[in-house]
Amino acid sequence: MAKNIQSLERAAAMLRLLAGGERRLGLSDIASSLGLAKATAHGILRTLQHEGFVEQDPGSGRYQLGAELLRLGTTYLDVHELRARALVWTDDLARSSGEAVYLGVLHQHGVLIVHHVFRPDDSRQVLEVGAMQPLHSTALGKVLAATDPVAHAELVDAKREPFTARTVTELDEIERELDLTRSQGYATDNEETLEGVAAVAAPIYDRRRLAVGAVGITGAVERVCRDGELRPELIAAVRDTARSVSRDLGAKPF
Amino acid sequence: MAKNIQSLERAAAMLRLLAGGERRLGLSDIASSLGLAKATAHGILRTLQHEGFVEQDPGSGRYQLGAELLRLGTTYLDVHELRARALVWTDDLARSSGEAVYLGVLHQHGVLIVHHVFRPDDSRQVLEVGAMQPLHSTALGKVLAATDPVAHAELVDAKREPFTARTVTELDEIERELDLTRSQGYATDNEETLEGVAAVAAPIYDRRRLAVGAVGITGAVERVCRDGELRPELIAAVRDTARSVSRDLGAKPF
DNA sequence: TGCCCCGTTCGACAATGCTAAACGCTATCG
DNA sequence: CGATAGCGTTTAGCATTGTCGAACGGGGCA
Repeated sequence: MAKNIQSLERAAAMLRLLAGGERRLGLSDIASSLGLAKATAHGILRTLQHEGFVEQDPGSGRYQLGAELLRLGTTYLDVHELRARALVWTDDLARSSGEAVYLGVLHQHGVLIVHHVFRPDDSRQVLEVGAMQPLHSTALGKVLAATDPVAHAELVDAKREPFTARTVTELDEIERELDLTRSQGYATDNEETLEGVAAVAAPIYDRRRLAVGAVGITGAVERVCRDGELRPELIAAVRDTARSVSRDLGAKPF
Repeated sequence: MAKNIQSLERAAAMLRLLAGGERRLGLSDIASSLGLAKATAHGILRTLQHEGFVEQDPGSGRYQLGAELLRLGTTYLDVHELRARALVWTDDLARSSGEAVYLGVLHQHGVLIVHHVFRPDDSRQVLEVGAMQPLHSTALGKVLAATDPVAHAELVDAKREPFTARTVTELDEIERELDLTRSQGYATDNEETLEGVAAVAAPIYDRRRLAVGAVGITGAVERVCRDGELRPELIAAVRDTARSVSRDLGAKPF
């Protein structure tokens, strides 16, 4: 195993610590949380602050994440090829289905939302781009776990928290559902993550036939389900969208 | 001057380089652009990749920004106090003015958009959160340059690119406009950044009476102007919003 | 006014990350 | 089809660089 640069790993750990703790953190907290000397933590934080990755509250001296992260994160979206190719198709899907559309990719232990089209009504909705979803209970997550070996390994290792009474946490039961997902080409989330909310998702493949992401729609069960099952026309629409994006990425449809 | 950590500065420079170059960059390009040995650049990139800040295209071996930046950048928004306080007021402003609302803070050499409310019609609009605006030609930028000494210094040092025939680039002329901004408490952008687009913005102060950001609206000149000047009722609405947010932040209004 | 805790600075050591050169690989071209 | 050029990657050794422990200064609480 090749060795990584220590100061960078520590800086990354600090950013993740600051992202996790809800409020601003003091230097002493950060240093002790990471097991570092205060002076060491201070040197890293000073550099991160100078580069804009961290900001310091002038009054309390506490640290929080910096604006440069927002700028770079947005740039990441601009460069993202999958997202660029999916933009037009997801708009169509939102219009035809009448529900919110999500586009997600595997990131670390979950699904990172890289695109989100609001449900086309005038209700107030919050943009969820940049948020994470769990692998074991969401439609996007199951699709990725079923089609991407790395995602599958992450799902097996994860702790699989139960969110509702319907959340499946047993590994063998999940594996059976992933087999079903693979055979039918899509996955559902029937109130397994949020009460009253259901979802469908399908995988997106690149030119090497590897799964690179998933698209899906999410909505209130009263709208997207009938007789306790996802409405077939919505499933078809999601799968069509996934196929269209895959084709745009160069995947051969044979 | 205290010394910063070299490897971190280099890593930050790489991220900024990757954010600037439109396409993915190869290791050799990165190393030569920063004047580093290939092995040095490789070590930093390997660590950044392991931490999720950069990704490597398996086919070409080229590098691009990573998903962790999106996740952290979104978290930055969640923690942002100014943005949280402004959310409800900007919604009202968009509704009452009928135009798109922007909330910006000073970041490096420009204005970073931290919140963006779409114009309340059904037209297609792209979210500009995370984008940067210049200080010298935009309403948000002028407000910040007029009220924040750091922003003013940045404006003086910047190169002040002309975007339209109306863009003011002469420093003394800008200074006169900043004086006007300070005396009247708001700034405008009358087709100085984009042809056919005008804007108004006003400063937001914190409890120490320091400018921490700016709110404003932007729209087609045909809608937001009358007789070549910004409509007074829109200026009033923007200033009311800025005052409301300032009061929420603890600024005394006297 | 006293104390305590926090963020910051200092100086010395050695571990750490940097440099230069060589490796294996793929794609290109004669 | 074999040679070449360019790529990303690995290796080894040196000295630069980041780390550490301790001491400093200042703000807030009692």
